[in-house]
Amino acid sequence: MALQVYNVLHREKVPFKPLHEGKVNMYVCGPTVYDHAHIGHAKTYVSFDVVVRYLRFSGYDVLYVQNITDVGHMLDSGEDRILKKARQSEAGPMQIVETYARSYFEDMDALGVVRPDISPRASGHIPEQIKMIEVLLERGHAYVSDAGHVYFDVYSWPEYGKLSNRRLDEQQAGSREDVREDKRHPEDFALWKIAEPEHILRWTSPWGVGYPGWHIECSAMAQKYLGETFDIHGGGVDNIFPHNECEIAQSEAAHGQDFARYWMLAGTLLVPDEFGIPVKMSKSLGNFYTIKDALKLHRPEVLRTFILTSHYRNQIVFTEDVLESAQKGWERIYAAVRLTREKLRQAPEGEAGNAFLDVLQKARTQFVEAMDDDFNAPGGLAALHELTREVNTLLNSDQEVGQAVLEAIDATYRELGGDVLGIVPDDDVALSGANAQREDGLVRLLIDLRAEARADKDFAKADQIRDRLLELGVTLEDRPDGTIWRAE
RNA sequence: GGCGACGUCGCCAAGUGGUAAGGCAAGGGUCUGCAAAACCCUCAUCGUGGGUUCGAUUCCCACCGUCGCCUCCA
Repeated sequence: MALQVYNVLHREKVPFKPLHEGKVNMYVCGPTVYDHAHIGHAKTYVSFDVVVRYLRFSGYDVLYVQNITDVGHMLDSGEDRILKKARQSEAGPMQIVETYARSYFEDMDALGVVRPDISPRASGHIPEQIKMIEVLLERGHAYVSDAGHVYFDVYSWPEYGKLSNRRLDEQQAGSREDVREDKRHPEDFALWKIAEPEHILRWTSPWGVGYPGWHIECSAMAQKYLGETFDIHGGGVDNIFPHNECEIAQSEAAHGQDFARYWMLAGTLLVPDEFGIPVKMSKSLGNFYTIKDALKLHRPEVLRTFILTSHYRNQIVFTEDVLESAQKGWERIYAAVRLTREKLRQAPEGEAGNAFLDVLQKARTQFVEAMDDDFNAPGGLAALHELTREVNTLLNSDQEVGQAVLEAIDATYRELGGDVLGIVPDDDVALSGANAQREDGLVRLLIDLRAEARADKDFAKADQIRDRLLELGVTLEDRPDGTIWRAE
């Protein structure tokens, strides 16, 4: 069965057929950079990272675009949050935005998230946004209000609401009093706002000095880099309305053709509140846990494993317990990988044990079937776990295992676990670098000394070596063919 | 109130119209000088009540519960 994708636009799983054979143009809504990214962001971007990785693994040529929102938007209070932050730190707004944009890339790099091919910034695409607003005005889908702001007229676009299933006549207008009552309809959304005097982030436009509305940047940048119609649009479900809905309306109204063909939205990451009730992790609620903090305690592969144990469309609740069980599960897979590589150091040449290649093929098939089913990463992970059981059985048996098979096992882990899921490191991090090599040599020296003690039945000394190494975070494992070590 | 998602073993979590993957935890074994690791065995009838069906956890309806969106948010 070929790749199936759940398309939020029609609420159904459908075969994936890109616009151009073999190529996939994809856009994912990026972060607003006014603070450090948290693990909620990690969930979304790791999820789409795996989507991109799997598409590439499947042979597609993917062009991946993800924006950086750095123009600032309005808070309830009417106070721009980037400006607020700038005032707190007495730094210029662009400096703030730069700081957090760098921080974001740093975090994503650390998580092993492959960088988008293009990371366009909203602030660098003001002309494109202005152009698009002009088109919308020309086509009668937008208007300039008495106060000089430009709004999209949602009633001019009958399909408004098709993604989020909202009908304008059913909206509870006025449930929240809008101060800016210069709109024709309360549901109309801003394309361009005239800046108040204290608003520092501002650009000149045909309608006066101001700044773009929140939604227009994605429409303008997606169009610029991916075309008027492209394949996949991703993001977090929490932005389905109004953001994604507005993107579709303004893009399709401006271009007269379909915007994104497949909409993929990732579920929200929740975190228990003080009463244990799960609530969304968000900057505004202040209940967030930054990626930087998480990485102080956990390896990036473990964070990714945690995220991938649940399907991307589902919500997940973040707790240390669940993270820990993800860690244990990941360790099991990684231990088998390390054992394979350890054996590879001195494997007999030849084809011994080649019957195992069937097992690898089976695992690969199981993995692909899961991932083809709307990127079912939990299923893919299960395939790796089942493979791991077989690998452990083989590698712990008396059976001779030749280099060819070991290399095939390693290659399978590298491809499925490494290239696609990003949870299997290329090389043991602990063994790279000059100091690490020396450490490896020192531990192996101690292992040799302990082996001599064991041969002499001097178990007191042997255990002393093992215990003291354990205190240093080094665990020894005695195997029939020798002792191996690992660091915490 | 409207829109959406979800409720599967102690915890996390896939999935299917014909009696349910995987991980963590737990219990029992094997291996080991002892450990560690690994392997083997054990461990669920799928929120509640109806309906459709030869048969439903899987389809439909109702109800209960949880979360997300309707305002800046990944």
